[in-house]
Amino acid sequence: MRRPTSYDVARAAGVAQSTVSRCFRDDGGISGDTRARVHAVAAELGYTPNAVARSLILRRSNVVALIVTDFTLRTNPHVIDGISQALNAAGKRLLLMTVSGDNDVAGAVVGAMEYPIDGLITGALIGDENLARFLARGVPVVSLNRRVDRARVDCVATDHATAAGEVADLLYGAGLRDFLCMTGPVDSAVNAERVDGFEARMRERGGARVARCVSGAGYDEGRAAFAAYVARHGRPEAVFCANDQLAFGVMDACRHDLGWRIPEDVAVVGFDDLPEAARPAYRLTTVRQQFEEIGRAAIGLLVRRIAAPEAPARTVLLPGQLQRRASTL
Amino acid sequence: MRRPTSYDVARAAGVAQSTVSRCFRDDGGISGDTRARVHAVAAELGYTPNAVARSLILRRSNVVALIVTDFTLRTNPHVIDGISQALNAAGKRLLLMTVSGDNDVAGAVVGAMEYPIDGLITGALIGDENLARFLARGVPVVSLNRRVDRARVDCVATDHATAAGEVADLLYGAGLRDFLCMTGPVDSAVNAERVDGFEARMRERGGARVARCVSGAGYDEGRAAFAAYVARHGRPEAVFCANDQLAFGVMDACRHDLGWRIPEDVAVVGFDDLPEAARPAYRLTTVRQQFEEIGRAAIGLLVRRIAAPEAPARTVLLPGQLQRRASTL
DNA sequence: ATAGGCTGTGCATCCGAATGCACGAGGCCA
DNA sequence: TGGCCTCGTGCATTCGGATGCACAGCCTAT
Repeated sequence: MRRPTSYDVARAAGVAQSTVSRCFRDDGGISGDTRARVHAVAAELGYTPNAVARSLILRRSNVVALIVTDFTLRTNPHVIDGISQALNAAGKRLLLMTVSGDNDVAGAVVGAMEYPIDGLITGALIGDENLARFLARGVPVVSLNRRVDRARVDCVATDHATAAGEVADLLYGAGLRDFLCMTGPVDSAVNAERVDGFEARMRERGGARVARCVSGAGYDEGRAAFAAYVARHGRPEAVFCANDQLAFGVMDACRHDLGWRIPEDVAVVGFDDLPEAARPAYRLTTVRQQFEEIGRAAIGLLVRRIAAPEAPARTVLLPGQLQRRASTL
Repeated sequence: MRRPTSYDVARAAGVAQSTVSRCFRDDGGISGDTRARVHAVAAELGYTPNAVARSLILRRSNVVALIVTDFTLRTNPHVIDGISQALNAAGKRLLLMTVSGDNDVAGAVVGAMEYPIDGLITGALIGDENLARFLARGVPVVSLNRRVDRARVDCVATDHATAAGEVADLLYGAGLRDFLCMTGPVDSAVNAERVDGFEARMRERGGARVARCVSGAGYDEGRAAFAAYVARHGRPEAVFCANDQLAFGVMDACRHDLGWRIPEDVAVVGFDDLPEAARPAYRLTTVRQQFEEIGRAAIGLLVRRIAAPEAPARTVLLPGQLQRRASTL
């Protein structure tokens, strides 16, 4: 039951342990004859190189750590999928840490620090000093959807502001002037970029009024917050929601709580393009994010930085794709 | 930039490396005085124990590997969330491997075998001989939602058959006799248990007709397959779908492609209870699965088996909770 | 036949933490 | 004051694979 080691293989194959090691490292200097024999013996014994011993001597682990907040959020799985595919292709492994409270963050950081990880991808705010600790160890860091102004921290994100500007153009061009932004939580930098981008474009165009409504990030919060908002401030001409879940909540509030038609009474726009957005229940105009591509790009940045640790920080901005559907005119 | 080691801390604190090690292992035999000094020096140097060196000597890693297929499937993130929470609480880490093709499976298995993992949780079919390899190494294995008849392999699953039986009772009790099961993919053991459970109960009750329609697992496949089915075989009285996504597809096909009312013209039942099922667009009668609990239970089984490796295999069956909504009478 | 080059293998050491055993300091009792 | 015990610390070794260096064997050129 004890796992066989390279020494076991060496003994059985009549060679030295170093030869076994070289056979599995493919570093040349081994005759095809010897290699074949060693591999045969290894297969027979069920030998697998011990990644831990290898990591110890090499001081790298082929493991990339990913820190995300609650990834039952609908958008996360697609990003992780992209990351996972790219890591598979690169022969690296994924250590996944989810964090909700500050406690978790500390635990995740400690956990990640204990390994000689090849890199860290973070979709959560882990704090500046924690970031610094990874960088001090020479661990490449890639930030997802969040700009980090720090040397050697790369970033990949959807170009939220530009896409939100396109949304603004669409609504403004339809003659609408009275807007509400469902911002989601105040502390979300991503949502803020979208709403700010929308507002900025509206200011450029001029003559529009943009109100804000803060809420949680989910469907129920959006639905309730919107209903509460209109009870106090009346009906806007259009609602720009910082994500699709909020938009679904708003649409259901309009139709089922308030009896309004979409888009005749109020236009609604979301952000993300979740699968439901295209379905008959919603037909939501929204901005498609390239989730898998975000994940792949993150790994791309990581690999590049491993090769060139001191390269200047890069930010990959992926365009959002406006999807016009029946929730706007 | 080189990370400090226990030797560095020992030198700075004026003690031996073994003392530093003991301070961080909390294994007693260290005076409070020495411990405090060592921890202070360690904090100052930014020392963190090297998990790799520790794993090498201890022959265990505090890492649990999880193999899942495409986890953009809506149900997986919740299960993983439960797993992740439970692992955080247990001080263990999660190595996530996603597999789609057979290639990936081989890669994932090789990857997992290279680590002295504390356990393996698999929601994917990895093949009997691969399973055997882990067991031979003494790695505990927990199977998600799939019964594995093998000594020392634990299993946690929703009690699909019983829940599907309750669905059958509900529909039968409403006087319906002509049923269609949307089975999803043929090779899905989970879906098969649900449909078989439904059919078995119907046979017990007697006098009912149960047809099957095979399709992919997603919304679009369900919608298209259902439309194609009714074009050939006409309208059933009720449709039991192996998962909610299929049910949404069927509902939209009914309402938007066929012009049928739900539940007056046809009743629809799903399985999973995704958040949308409760929303006004669907109001779908379905079976709630306790996803987080599945994840937590999996870790519970793992921890128990680590403590008692030779214990008989256990299966935790979690009840599904029938949610009656407006898609049935 | 011998020198030089090249290829393939082995030896010894290293990575960083854990731990059995030995040993020293200090306290206690006779 | 000496013997004994306890507590805390250090020494040496171990985990399993990677690699610089040495060296043996063989081939080619002279």
